[in-house]
Amino acid sequence: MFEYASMTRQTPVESPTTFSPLYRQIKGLILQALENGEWRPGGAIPSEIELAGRFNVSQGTVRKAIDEMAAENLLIRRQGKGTFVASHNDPRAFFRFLRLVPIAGGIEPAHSEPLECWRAKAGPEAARVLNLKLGEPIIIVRRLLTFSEKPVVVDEIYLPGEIFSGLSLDSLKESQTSIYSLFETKFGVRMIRAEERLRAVAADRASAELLRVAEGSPLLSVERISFTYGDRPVEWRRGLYSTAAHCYLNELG
Amino acid sequence: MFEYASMTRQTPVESPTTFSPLYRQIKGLILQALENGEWRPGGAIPSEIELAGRFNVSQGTVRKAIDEMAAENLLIRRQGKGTFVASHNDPRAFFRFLRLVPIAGGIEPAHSEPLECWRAKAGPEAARVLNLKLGEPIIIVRRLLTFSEKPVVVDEIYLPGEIFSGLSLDSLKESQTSIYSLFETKFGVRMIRAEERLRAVAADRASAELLRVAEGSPLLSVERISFTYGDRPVEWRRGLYSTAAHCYLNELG
DNA sequence: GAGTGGTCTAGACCACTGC
DNA sequence: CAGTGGTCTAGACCACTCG
Repeated sequence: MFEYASMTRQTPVESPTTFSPLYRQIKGLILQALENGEWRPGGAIPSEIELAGRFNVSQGTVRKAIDEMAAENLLIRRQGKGTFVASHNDPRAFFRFLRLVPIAGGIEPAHSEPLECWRAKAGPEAARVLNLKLGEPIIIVRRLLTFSEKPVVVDEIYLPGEIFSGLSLDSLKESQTSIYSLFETKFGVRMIRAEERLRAVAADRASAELLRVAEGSPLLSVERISFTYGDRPVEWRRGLYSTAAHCYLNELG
Repeated sequence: MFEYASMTRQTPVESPTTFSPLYRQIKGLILQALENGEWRPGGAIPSEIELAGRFNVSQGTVRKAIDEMAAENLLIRRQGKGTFVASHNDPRAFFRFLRLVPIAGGIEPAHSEPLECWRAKAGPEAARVLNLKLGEPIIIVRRLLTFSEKPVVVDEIYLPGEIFSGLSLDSLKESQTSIYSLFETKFGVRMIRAEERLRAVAADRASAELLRVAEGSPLLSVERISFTYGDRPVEWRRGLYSTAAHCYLNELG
């Protein structure tokens, strides 16, 4: 930018420490371009030198901004090729949110089977979590996940009806890719991060049947809230995991 | 270093891509100094300029090495003060490994009560996990964790007897700090990272009594393997979490 | 070979801490 | 005030990809 000081110097009395370095401001501008869909997921963004010219800063400053965004899985750097908008269509992103692994043995063929998809109105809990008004339209999807043909997870996914209005059971069944790929490609919604809350619960009758376990047997309940750009919640999901042959793996850094 | 090329250029035929940048080599040297206990946990390491002189590189290269180690929670930077060896005595590290949060309400007073501590010989599973030989001495600790006086977690912790030979129930009871602080201070073992495997199980009789839940009710089983420098496993732990009023919170980046 | 990201350096200056 | 980490710049060169 033209004047470093003018962007960083603060009124000395009111705000004691609101200092924001230049590279973070650049990061904000890139983020904004990303949110505005200026570059499509999976596509390349301009080179560091181009961006440096566009923002009137040095390449090093752009680099630091991109570094942070790459660390947050918003961008992907590929040496010699360029920097790309992260996408759930990228095979490397497929398992970013699914922490389930077999207790013994290696990789298993996973399959997701959509069971139901229906419209409803947001109740108090869904409205709170998804930041909607009470009674606003939502869409609910019910799925069964299998590994090696064995049922392991039953899912219910709550989505804001406004954003995902065209979603149907057929479109889910036709989709060959992951559900987040579908959301990204068909609805322009990219999940950035999520929080999961885990508890142990007893299997209800319907879930027990689907998962082929005894009613009342312990299941892992996983509630997930997913966020898109700007920390907007756009998905609320509850899964019941049968942990007889699988477990939820978490790395603590 | 004196010659960049000499450290990075590889034999052109045998190893096609074993390129290691200078800052990573510096990182290795700093890591080695850490492992050797050259600087004590919580203490300051030399300034960037000093390290740059010591390793004959520019400050920027040292900075990049430290940046990575700070991102891995090995070092902590404090502007104006210096860079410090991360320590479990630091209050900010207390909740780094415990992901349990109350479902409703805010912070609660946590308390850890050691119940038992005894010696044993490593069985096949403990030996495998802790990388010991069969029959080598191990120490087992049993604890009860309470929040607001309510029991929430029962723990069993398996430790290599060699390393933790002086550990006793009394020393655990006397310790006012977290157990990882104790390990670090009394035994010189710093936990760097851990992996946890979660499953849902039915409460056995003993655990049910301690947690004051019905026998057979669902509990969250959390198995943790903790690693110290060099990815050496030094702790194996199994906890049973009562998730009636608490849940395991996980952020998916 | 041209273009991209990746590394390394040197130097200037800013923000924060503590004496 | 001196010393620390934090930011920004400019320039050189390396590693990788692709046409």
